[in-house]
Amino acid sequence: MRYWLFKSEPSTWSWDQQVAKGDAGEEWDGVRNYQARNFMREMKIGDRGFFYHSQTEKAIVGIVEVIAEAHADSTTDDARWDCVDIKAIGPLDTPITLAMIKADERLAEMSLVRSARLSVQPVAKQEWDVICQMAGVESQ
DNA sequence: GCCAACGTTGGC
DNA sequence: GCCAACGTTGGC
Repeated sequence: MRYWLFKSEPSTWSWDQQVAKGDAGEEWDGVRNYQARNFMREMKIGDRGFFYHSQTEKAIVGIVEVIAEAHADSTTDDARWDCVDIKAIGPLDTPITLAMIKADERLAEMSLVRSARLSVQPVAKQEWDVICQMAGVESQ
C-alpha cells in the first residue's frame, strides 16, 4: 500500500463536504497538472491519503482512502485528465499544521514543504507514521 | 527548441 | 494583498 496527500482549498472542496459523501466517496476531479495526474494513475484501491486544507487553514485534517483507480475526469471532455475516487475514513484528533510539519526535521523532505503547489503528492511510509503519531491516530 | 510573457497557486 | 514559484502558451 502507498500513501498520498490530497490538497484542496476548503472554499472549493472541504473535508466536511468529503465526509458528507460517506462511503460512496467522490471524484478528486479538477486536477490539471501532469505530475499530479501521474500520481493518481499510480494509485491503487485501498491506498491511503491525507486530506490537506490549503490557504486559510494550512493543515492536514483527515484521512481518506482510494476507492476507484484513475478514470476519466467527468468535469472535462479533455482526454488528458484522469482522476481517482476517494472516501473519508476519519478526521485527525489533532490537525497537523504546515508549521508543525516544517518544524519537524523528519518531515523536511515532504513535497508539501519542497513543492508547495503540487496538489496531489506521494507521502513516504515513515512520514505517514510520524504524522499519524503527531495526530493521535493509529498508523494504518 | 528556446525563451519571454502570462496565469495560477499558495504561503505569508 | 503581495510576491515567489512554477507550469503553460505562443512567437520566433
